[in-house]
Amino acid sequence: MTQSSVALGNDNGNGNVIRLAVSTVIFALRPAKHPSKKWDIVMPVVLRTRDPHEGKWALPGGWLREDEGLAAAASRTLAETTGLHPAYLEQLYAFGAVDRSPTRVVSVLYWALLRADAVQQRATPENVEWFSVDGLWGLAFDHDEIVQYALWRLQNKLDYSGIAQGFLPELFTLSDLREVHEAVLNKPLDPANFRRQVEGSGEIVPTDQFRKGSHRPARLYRTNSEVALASHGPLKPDTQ
Amino acid sequence: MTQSSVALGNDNGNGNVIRLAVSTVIFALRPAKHPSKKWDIVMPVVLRTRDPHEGKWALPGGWLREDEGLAAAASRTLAETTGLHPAYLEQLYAFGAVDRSPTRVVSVLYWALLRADAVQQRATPENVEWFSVDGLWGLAFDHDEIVQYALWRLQNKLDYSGIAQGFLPELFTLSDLREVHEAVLNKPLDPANFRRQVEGSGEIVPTDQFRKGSHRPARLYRTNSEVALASHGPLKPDTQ
DNA sequence: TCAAAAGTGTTAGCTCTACACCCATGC
DNA sequence: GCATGGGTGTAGAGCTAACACTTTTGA
Repeated sequence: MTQSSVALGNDNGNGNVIRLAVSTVIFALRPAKHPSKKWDIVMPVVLRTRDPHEGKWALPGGWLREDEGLAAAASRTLAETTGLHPAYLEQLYAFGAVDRSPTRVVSVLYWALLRADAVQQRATPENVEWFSVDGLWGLAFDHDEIVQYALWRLQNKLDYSGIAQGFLPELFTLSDLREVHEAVLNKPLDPANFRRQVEGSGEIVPTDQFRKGSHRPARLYRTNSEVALASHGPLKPDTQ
Repeated sequence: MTQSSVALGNDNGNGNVIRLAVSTVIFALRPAKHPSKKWDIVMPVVLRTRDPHEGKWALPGGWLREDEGLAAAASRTLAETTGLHPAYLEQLYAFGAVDRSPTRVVSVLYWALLRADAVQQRATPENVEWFSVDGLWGLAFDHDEIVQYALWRLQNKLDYSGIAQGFLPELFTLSDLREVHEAVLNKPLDPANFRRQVEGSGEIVPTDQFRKGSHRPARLYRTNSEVALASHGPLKPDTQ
């Protein structure tokens, strides 16, 4: 083995160049049709108007530009698709199988949460459509698999982080938060136990405001700004 | 917003090309100097012989080739550095900050485990050195940060997966396994509780063989092939 | 017989879960 | 008052951590 064959940077500077895309699985909430739960999880997808996979729906994304970081590219294409900025953005995975596209493309995937109040009435470009994640199949490329993986990450992250708050506005009740959890996990949760669990976590702080409605007013909470939405370990939140 | 500005693949095919590197944080065990624990965690790093960062140590890696997947590139450069194949390989993160290198480079990082018995007496290329992760600072680029993140992932993964077995040969005792956990977590573990915990997990299966030594023979176990070393969720183990 | 590691048993304390119950409001 | 969601209390199951104890070997 020659010395030059080893080690990044003992290269000759002629590294192969690769086309690098950044795409994002964007999660948002929409009032559920079926009254058994309050919210459906939806995501925007984009109609492909060219080959490969013309006529199929694909995750929004675009090419990484020379002068922007990966998360910045995700944020930019997300804004182009939805007109919005994400409440939460995290890298999902880098996909680079040789045969995942007819031409070689490496894709860095992100996943994002949008706040329910922001999504309300946003004009969407005509080639963008929002679908419930439940029956969402037949996407272009390997995007079906990617969506399932992103959903798995979202469900996992609920357990040990305050990620669900990313869907909610600044002030919310414990019922609001529980309904988000129920929508993501697809199962009902005990209100009493949920309350204690989330109150003990320190992820939210009570305010002295209440939401008046049809019944007993519910206390409003806000996200504890001392605690990050999610733990990234020793990595800084995401400004690469 | 024009339609062409939205969506991966409604591109014009002229996506910017990027230099894409794949590097790996490679963990192995080495008998500890200090007798308080049995193993030290070590990793190979490569001396940079060119700018940028000439004279510093860097993580082993190389440029992604046109005809290989990301994991394949990690495996290849790992073999070039150590002469070995990894017992476990997992993607860590994609780093793409614009200023992380003087010229724009996106790096997909992997982390890997080597089996203790394989590492024993392997000839190492002369520009490669193995260091304990404990006091390992001053690496090239952002590699210090990357190493800490990889170590954090390794420690986390110990709790909920049979990853520690990746360090061990086919047959091992419960003490062997516990000593690996102690080395990674840097704290002593109760042998009795550790036994029950790992026996109940189904990650290992007892054999009818015993290791004879200086004291009461210890039963040998092997990895349960029905259970993967680690959970990747709905993603297939790693052949991208 | 003794030291040391292998392996088993036991208990106190904690968390989790299910569910009973009370509280405050609009109608 | 009464229906409804907000909010509190509590007992049993199950898990965890600490540590006492027994077993089996080599020396």
